[in-house]
Amino acid sequence: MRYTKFFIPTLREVPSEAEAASHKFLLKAGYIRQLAAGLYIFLPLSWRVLNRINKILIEEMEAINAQEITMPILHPAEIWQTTGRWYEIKEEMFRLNDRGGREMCLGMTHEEIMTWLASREIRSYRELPQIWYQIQTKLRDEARPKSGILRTREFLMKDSYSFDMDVEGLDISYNLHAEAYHKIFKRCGLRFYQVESDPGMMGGACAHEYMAPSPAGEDDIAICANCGYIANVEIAQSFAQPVEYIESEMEELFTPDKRSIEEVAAFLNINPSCLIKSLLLVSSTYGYILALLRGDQELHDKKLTKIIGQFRIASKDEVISFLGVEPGFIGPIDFKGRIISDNALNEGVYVTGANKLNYHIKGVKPNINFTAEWHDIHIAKAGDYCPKCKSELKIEKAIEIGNIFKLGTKYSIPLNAVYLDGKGVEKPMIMGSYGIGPARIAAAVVEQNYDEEGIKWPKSIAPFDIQILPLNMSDKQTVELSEMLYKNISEIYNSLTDRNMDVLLDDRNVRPGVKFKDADLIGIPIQIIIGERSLKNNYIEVKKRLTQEVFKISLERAEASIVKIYYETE
RNA sequence: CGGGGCGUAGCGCAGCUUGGUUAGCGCACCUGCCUUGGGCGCAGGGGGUCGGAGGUUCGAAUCCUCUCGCCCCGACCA
Repeated sequence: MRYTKFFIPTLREVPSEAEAASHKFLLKAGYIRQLAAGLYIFLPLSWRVLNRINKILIEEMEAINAQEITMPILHPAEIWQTTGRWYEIKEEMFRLNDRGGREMCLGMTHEEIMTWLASREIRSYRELPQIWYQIQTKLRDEARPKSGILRTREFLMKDSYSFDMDVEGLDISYNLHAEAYHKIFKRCGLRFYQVESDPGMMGGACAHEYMAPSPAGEDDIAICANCGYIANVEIAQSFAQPVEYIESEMEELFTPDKRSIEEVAAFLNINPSCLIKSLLLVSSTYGYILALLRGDQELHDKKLTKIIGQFRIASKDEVISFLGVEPGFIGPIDFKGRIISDNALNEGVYVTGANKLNYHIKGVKPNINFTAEWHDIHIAKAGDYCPKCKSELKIEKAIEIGNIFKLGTKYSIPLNAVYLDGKGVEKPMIMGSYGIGPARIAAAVVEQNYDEEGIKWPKSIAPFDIQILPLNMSDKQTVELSEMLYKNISEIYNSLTDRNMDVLLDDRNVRPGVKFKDADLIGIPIQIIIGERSLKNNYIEVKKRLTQEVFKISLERAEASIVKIYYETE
């Protein structure tokens, strides 16, 4: 491809709204443009990247006998009503009416529609298992689109769905996907983890996410370097580090106006971990509940929801009316109701609110001075101990680039996706669903591979393999050599890749500095620099964008040298 | 949805507090000359309903009201 025939609108300055590195560079290097919040135009360069990613997706999906299909984006409401998600999902779903007033929605995912198809078309165990997938647009009215193409309202997704006879079959389909996903992310040049995750609204028993570590990520993952335990903080278990506690008899302490953990700890000159954090909650099923955490811990809402169901923090007035004291001085002693306490408090001696204005109590011993139900209800944090091997956990930010869910019968039962087994017994299909966002992969790759000059694509998904930079378009020898290399390298067939090299020839009549800057910005893995200075000495230069290494290669057999350097590149 | 910030040329910004000729600067863009190893140089030029609507005023980019949009933090995230 000739640069002058290809649309690459690079910018000198980045629009001020861009914050994340991938957002900045993809805008600056002319890959994307924003239409509105969470809506992006993919320009020729980024479309090439996406197509390369999609090609990898297709190859790896076909390798596990998944079959590509495509489904409508516009869905009738009835199917979503049948599974209940029409009602469970709130503003995230784009809804509309057709001309006849029929309720419709735009597809945010395709469990319903895929299951609808399976329910109509699959009759017998002889037709199972099936894995169907598509690469297709999803629409979600995100509360807060952000970070360029990392979180958008309309995005491409490779989503696949497996239908099996039984859970053993599901395990096989699930594991096939896990293996395929590992290969996909590896081929795309990503550093990633597979982590345990919360099945959430997808339902089902088991789920994993694929996480690309990056400061731009929205998720926190807990990692144990010792035993390999790794989980999204949304579900990560952990043990709080044990701390020293001060043995003492129970005694009221005057703590005037000291309400928060920090204030009390500072006032008493003790560590926050010596305090009990007491939170009065209101649960629709259990009424008032007291949740206890160690002073250095935070409540994990989802963990507690699993134990007591939906709840909310009691208001100040509710605290006063139920306990007769303001928040800031409440504690578990003589509490009339259910007490859920984090495991960290199971032993030790603590300071806690005295249920009396301006007083705390020291010397409080759990299981002696109060009783509680013991659970892990805290947010895992760096330094906590691994739930499996008790080594220290670290916390890393990461971008979710894919996920896999065991759905079981969550969709097949309501939508009546059943088959007859070998004995003629009707059974629900056992399902799984599996998603990957190609644009997220691209963005995550950029987040993991850039420097101050621009993007550094791995060659597997770069928009081009090689960029040729003739530095002076007025110099005859420069132009002739560039044209020759452009033609020859483009056509070199290599059985290792079953495709020709994609070469971008920067044939613009601009100064060398512009070409260098744009080339580094765009981030094609190999640059071939052709300038008069080196031609005088019978060589040209080949630069690897990843490492910025420059190789001087002889004009003799230059193509072979270039191809060799290309294959040695990541 | 809560909190914060920002809307002036394609991009980056100044001007607004304290209203007053024709709204400015840099980059980009167009023309010509020049130059060719890290976003050259010189000269000339085009491009703006100052996000929108209403109001105050002799006069509004500037003050007031409403509204739309975008970004960031949080909540949410199938």
